[in-house]
Amino acid sequence: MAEETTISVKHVKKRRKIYKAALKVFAKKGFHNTKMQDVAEKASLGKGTLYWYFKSKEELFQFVIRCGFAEFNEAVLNAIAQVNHPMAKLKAAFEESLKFYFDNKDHIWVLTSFWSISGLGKLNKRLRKEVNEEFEVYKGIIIGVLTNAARLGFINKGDNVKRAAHFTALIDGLLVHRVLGIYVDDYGKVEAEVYKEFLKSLKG
Amino acid sequence: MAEETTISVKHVKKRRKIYKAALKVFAKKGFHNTKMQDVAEKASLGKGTLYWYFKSKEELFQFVIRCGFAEFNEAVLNAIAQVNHPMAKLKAAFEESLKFYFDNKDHIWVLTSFWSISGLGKLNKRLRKEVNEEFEVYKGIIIGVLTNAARLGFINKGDNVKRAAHFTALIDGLLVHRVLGIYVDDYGKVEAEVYKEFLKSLKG
Amino acid sequence: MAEETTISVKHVKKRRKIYKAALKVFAKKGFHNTKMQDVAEKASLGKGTLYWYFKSKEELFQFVIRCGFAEFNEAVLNAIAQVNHPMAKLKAAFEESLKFYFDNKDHIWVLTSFWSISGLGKLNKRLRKEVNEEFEVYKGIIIGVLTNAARLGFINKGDNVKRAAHFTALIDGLLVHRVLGIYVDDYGKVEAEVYKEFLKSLKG
Amino acid sequence: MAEETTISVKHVKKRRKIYKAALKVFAKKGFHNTKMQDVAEKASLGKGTLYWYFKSKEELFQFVIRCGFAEFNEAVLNAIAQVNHPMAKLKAAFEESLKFYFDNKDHIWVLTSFWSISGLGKLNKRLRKEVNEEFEVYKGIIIGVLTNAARLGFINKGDNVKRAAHFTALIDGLLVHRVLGIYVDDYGKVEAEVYKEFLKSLKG
DNA sequence: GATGAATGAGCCTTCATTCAT
DNA sequence: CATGAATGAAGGCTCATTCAT
Repeated sequence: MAEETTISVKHVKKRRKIYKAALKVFAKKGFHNTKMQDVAEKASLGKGTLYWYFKSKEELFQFVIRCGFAEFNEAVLNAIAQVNHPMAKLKAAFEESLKFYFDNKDHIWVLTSFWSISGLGKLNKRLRKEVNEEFEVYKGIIIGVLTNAARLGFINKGDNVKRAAHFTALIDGLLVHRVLGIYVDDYGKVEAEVYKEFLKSLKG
Repeated sequence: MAEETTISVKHVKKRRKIYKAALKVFAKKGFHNTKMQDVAEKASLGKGTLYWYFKSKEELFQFVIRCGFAEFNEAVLNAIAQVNHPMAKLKAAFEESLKFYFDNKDHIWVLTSFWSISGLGKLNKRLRKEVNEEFEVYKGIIIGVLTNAARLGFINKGDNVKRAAHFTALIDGLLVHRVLGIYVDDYGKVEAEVYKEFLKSLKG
Repeated sequence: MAEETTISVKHVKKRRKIYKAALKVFAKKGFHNTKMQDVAEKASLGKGTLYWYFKSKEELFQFVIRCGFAEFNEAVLNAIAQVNHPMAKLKAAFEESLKFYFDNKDHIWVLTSFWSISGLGKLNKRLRKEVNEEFEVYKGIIIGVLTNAARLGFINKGDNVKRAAHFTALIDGLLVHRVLGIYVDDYGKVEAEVYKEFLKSLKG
Repeated sequence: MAEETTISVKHVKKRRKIYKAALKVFAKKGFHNTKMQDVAEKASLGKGTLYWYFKSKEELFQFVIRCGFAEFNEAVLNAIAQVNHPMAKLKAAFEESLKFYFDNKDHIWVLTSFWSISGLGKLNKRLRKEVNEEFEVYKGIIIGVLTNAARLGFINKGDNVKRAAHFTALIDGLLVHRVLGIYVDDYGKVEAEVYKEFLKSLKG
């Protein structure tokens, strides 16, 4: 069993290695323009080896997507945990949400690629379900922060579920703009401003 | 010359016909999963005929993208023109922006597909530039509405460019959520709520 | 009947016009790389019109080939007729054979294209037969000149059929070299030298 | 390194196998009428496999051409080496030149196909250059033989470069005739006769 | 476990030919 | 007669996947 565990650990590590490579390539080229060859080269592995660790290109892609979301939620949770004040937590969530994808642009590009094919019904329904679930986790985090802030009187009482929807819509919108490179001036400033406006709405 | 005009008109009409078909197919299947055969069948044309009107699959796709944006801006402008009160105009812009893509989900799916490949540098730089320009037009419309409302005292004075960025980020975020089918409850309500909150920030 | 003749003349003239255009295009691009569109444009005609005058691309090509050979034989006969002395006739035949294709490089390129597909069995057997017949005519001309020169004692008696074969082989070889641009120095000199050597063999 | 060598050897052998198949098919059908599928079938390989060994149809064709020339020169050199007398060497060169292409008609057909497209500028300039270089090698061989024969007094002194041009023109002309199947009677006799005449010119 | 040669389904694109106007 | 839009068969090439070593 010790050996099996060792093997399993090795297996997980190799999957991780491939994931790292795949993340970069998928991000750069998108799902359809990425060749398994590319991933293999990036991972310094033989093409056939990929298939030992992932059943198919699609499964590899799904793994990348899932990991991205998990890392994102973990990062946000972590950022929130670093501060104590309810409003600081909210701000941390906002900023980390943007920062994470800013620091990990690969993830956002892969997400974009995911979106563009998620409507096709080709990707496992399961993946879509999982992604939605991860998103619900994220929204749950935000709702929690808002609820706490409201309970302690730092923001008005209100429908925090809808507020969380507002919050996440903002985040996603800002991210889309970043991805598309729509703003020419400083993203940071625009986003700070947007956050300020959002706060007003919570306190208005 | 009359004849030449007729020919040209015919040509434009045929392109339009193909565009309609392509829009549907691209929306349903995404760029890479769309076969020219599919488009041809949808348009009740021979495969080769498509190439008489569009140089390549890519050019056809670009045409679809461009038309989508143009129609969108036109629809928003039109919606604004239907009402007189500055705040009604703002609301109309907000609602029509969402409504347009709600009524024309094909467009949004095609956009998604565009986004996912626009990072590849494969699509004509020109297209990306054009899309950005169309987006600037849209932002310009919003800035105009906000400026007018501020001038007449219906909202606070403020940086309307940043506000427009906020507005469009909201729109895009909400659209992304719609596209991904993230909400389970009524989109309309969420969006109304989000709008209300946004207004607060303008008046706070 | 007068009218029919007129029509026929018109028809022939139009075919000639198309032939001229096709000759140029086939020469420049070869059979397979020539599009009917190209020929149509060169002839300032609609694509469909070509099919009114020629049943198919192949028939058009065959017509070009046939005309080329006919013109060649005519030119050689004509050159021979310009001079009186038997040896001058031989020299005229030699020189005109090279000169004709030098002045009408299009013809030689088309011929090359013809050779490369004549083995395919796709081109009408009839064409191949006709080409062989035209070649026999040419060889007949040479045999005639040689026979006459031998009878009058300007060259040794010998097998003039084989000598003609030698002569035409030389011509074709020199042409091939010209076509392939094999010599770097002056073609004219090399060919003159070759002719001199050939003469020696006739007189040796 | 031993292993690497083995791999390389395997690769070379497989390319050779494909080359053999391609030679036959190109010879029979010409470049444009040859489908990669045909070659694949002839080589008992999958279509995709061809592309593992050759980047494109064109590259495969070029390889065939190059090999043909190399084999030809090798065969001629070899034939010359088999005999000692200078005049025997010349005769061997003449006969082997014809014999090689007679025994390897595939090569000559492929050459014909090459000629017909070499004017198009589509084929790599490099190939054309290489072909010319191989031809120069061939001419060099002939010049060498002639020079030697002249030095030893078996033929007259003269411009051996031009004589070699004469020689190769004869060869090419005779080959063209063979290819086109122009003679009805025995090629061998005609060619022997032509050679005899050629000799006269060297000794005249 | 790892490799990369082999495979073939699949797709974009071309172009000879037709035919309605 | 003349035209050019329409057609679809055909072919080069790609790439996910497999499997013998």
